[in-house]
Amino acid sequence: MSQSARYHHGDLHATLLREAAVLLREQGIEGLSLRRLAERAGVSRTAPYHHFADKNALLCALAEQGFRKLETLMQEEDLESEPARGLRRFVHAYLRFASQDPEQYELMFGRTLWKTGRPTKSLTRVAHGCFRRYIDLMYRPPLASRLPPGMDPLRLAQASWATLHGLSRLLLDGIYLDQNDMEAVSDQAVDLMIAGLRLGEDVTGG
Amino acid sequence: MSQSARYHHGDLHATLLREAAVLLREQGIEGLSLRRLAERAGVSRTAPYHHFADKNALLCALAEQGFRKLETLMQEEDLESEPARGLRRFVHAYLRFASQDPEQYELMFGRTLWKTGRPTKSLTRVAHGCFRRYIDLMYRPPLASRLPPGMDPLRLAQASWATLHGLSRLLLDGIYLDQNDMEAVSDQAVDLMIAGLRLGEDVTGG
DNA sequence: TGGGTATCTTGACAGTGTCAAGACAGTATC
DNA sequence: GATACTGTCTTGACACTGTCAAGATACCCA
Repeated sequence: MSQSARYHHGDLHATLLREAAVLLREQGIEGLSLRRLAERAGVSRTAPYHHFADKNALLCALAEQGFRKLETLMQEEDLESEPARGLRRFVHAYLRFASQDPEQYELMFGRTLWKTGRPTKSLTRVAHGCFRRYIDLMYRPPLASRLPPGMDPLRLAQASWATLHGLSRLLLDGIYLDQNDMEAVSDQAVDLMIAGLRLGEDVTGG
Repeated sequence: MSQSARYHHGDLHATLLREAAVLLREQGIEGLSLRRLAERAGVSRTAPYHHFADKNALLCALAEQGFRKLETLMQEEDLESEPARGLRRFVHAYLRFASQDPEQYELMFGRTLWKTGRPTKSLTRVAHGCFRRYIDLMYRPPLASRLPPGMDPLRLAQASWATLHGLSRLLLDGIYLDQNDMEAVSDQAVDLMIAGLRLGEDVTGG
């Protein structure tokens, strides 16, 4: 029986996720319709419903993949040796992650899932795990011991993530920022943070 | 002739904008369909097309209203007397603006218009004017004269707006932040900014 | 009074997500 | 090996969307 004509696809679940990622990247969220996706997978309109409860569930699974990528990216980060330089490196890595697949970032952090849709428990868990890992960076040396007195690491994590997120959104949506500004602006943001945290003053211990 | 039965509405343009704002606030962008809007205005499905080129144009007009509100909000701000305290006040005002009508904020700064849609020239002008006004705060006293050497006011404006925007988005989309965190986190962000700009150290002149 | 124009209408089309009901195939049970 | 079961896939249908084309209505100005 030919590959395309057999009744049971065999690996539709994985195929859907894979093709959805391609479609997302190429056409954006708005261009990702279940019907187009099904057609691309060589299957009827409603076949996907046997593998995902609905479109929301499929998008959640897709976003989950993104968060896993982001998590490994954060695992690779090392602020220990040189906090100031490490911070700058991390910010650049984050923005690169967002720019390399803007539609994936939009899906991960956009309202489609978090506001309009219903985030899966599984997605919520992974997304929070990702943020948890970021918070840990604040609670661990070298940052923890250097924070100005009275500064709550959790609040710092939230505020600094907001900056990262805001930069990404303004850039990706093309409002007030474009790719040309990016390096200068992100450096500016990092400088502000470094200055605010007094990180630059005692890198070698003081 | 009764109000509801007359052929010509008489003030459909204004009515559409008004009702669209209500629908937007109550149902969100996803709930704002031209057909529902038309029904609400007591008019046929395609009547709005005689006043707005398409849905995109109507949404742009709606967003424009939002930017005008934001602009007047910024005009009221005064950083002159006490820059640190003024900054804090402005941040709170911005976040209040975003929280009071989340769907309007989403429309103003979301991808619906800037990425997926085609922002009107008029919208672009007003939106940029809004940002222009923000930049001016950085270029004028008291901030301009206090910025650390080598710090570009434009970059500072972009970076700090990104923080404001990021806080708003995380809050409104309900990811990593909720209303309870908001005051602490925004204060944290402001503290960071004040420390980074060395604003707190010479409020009374030094 | 007449014609032009702005406004509003109905009809239609392609597209969407999703439900219901039925067709098919592989798997476990007797 | 036949039978029942279950997971997978299909077609048909529905309500909803934005938008175009063509025709109806009412206002305004010559």
